[in-house]
Amino acid sequence: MKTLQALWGETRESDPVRQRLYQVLRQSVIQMVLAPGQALSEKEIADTFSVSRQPVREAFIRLSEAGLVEVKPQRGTYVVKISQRAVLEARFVREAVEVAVVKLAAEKGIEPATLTELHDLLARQRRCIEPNDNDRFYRLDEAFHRTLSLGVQQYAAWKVIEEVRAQLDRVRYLSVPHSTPLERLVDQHANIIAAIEARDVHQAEQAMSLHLREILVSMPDLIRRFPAMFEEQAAFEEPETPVLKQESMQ
Amino acid sequence: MKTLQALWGETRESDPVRQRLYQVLRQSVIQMVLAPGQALSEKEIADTFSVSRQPVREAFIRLSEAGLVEVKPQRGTYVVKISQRAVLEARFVREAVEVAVVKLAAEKGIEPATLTELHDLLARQRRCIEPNDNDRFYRLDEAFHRTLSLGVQQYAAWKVIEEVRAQLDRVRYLSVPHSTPLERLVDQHANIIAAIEARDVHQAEQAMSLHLREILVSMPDLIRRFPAMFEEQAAFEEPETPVLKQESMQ
DNA sequence: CTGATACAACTAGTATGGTAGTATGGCGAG
DNA sequence: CTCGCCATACTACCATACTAGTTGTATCAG
Repeated sequence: MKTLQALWGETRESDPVRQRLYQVLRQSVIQMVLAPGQALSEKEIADTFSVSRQPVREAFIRLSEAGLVEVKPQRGTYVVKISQRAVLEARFVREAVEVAVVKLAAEKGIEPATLTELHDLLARQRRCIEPNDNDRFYRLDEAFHRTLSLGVQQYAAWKVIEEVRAQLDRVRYLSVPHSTPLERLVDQHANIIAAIEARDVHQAEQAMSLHLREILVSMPDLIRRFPAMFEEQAAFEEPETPVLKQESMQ
Repeated sequence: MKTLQALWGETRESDPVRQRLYQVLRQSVIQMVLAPGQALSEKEIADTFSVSRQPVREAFIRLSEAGLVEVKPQRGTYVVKISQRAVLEARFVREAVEVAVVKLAAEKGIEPATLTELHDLLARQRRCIEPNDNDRFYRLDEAFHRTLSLGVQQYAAWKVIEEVRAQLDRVRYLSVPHSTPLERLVDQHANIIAAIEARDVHQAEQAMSLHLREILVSMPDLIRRFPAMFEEQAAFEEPETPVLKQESMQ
């Protein structure tokens, strides 16, 4: 388990402080270095990294937009617990966007260079199976999906995927090492590539859709095993009415 | 044409200042009150609204994440010009998500109350046709799509749609009043509702997809008529590969 | 007149101070 | 013992001050 300081050291000093803080805190929330429900505070974090409160505040705001923390004015900032609802919604968005991406790839085809890169990533993923190197696989998986999106020139799509991934990765991290075997995931990646190469649109969509449904199988088990990590859910109660509110800012 | 001050007056005083500023500036960019390419500055905006630089800065950061302004460190902040590429990418994401939403609606069905609301919105949209009340129609259109997304319990999807809409709405605002006749758009909405009611998944997807492709027809014309609003870029040339960037906050 | 350089006038980024609102624990009244 | 009030110690939000980097311009050397 990495510490906050270790992650801080990995960030580039040339980047703005608020950005470095955001990266560190985002990873910390995803990897459960910061526990769901835990209270943060501008001052506390500022002291930890020897910076002022202002960039910390800005990082908090960004984190709250990503749905990773909740800022309660005049009260405090808290790491949000994993919400089954939020995870399912994030998965829905991700599937919608990413299926559209592979569809485009299968329809229009993609650059040979991109295809080469995908195959390369696939091979490197295979090498993670035997040593069960989850961390490395995690990064390669991210690279795989990014390469796909950027390969069809859809940068905005990748940004959306990256955003909603945070919710999903928290669950994935929780499920290590009892999650889906890496081999299975690699095979799914292989199927996606194969379908794109074959220009089989339907098959590509199916393969991606199936791949992104993996997370669903582990959820119920996780809720049972780590109830403290999850928001107590009024399972089918209807949530706040966000209706008239303008966009997300806050 | 509204002024910044008028929009400021419409925001709720109880909301945080940065949020009110964000709303005002976002609308101003979309409605071209702030011209593409125009330089802003924290101090200037702060003085305009008699607030300090800090909340202005935070609003700028949020706007830059939405792709509406670009913050250049130590130099200035500029309203981004409309980028054909960004518009097409935003449209792609929106279609992906929103088609998935109607698909879900047609598959699982939606609450009668939601259906009633959609019909109500549709009727009110019809009443905008004859007086050609674009502003009112714009708000009803937004409400229509929001009602649909929230009707299938996909709040995260709506947040994404709302986010990418900003790019698209800038174009729409530019194209008024030469855009698609309102009647045509209302008919498309009607088709979407009808398909959902008929539980015809394929038809629902088709109807939504078609609806969201409207914007494509006006683009080339707009680029010809308002070149200053658009980022220079050989109109139909294949765009260069996007720079590989980390997530937005960086 | 041309080119380089120093400086002035901006900019955003970060640090710090002040204010108002909220939770909490203890104390006193019932 | 229980309930309500109030002091206290937090919090985030906003304002202000300071730092550092960029740009345009005026000045001076060649």
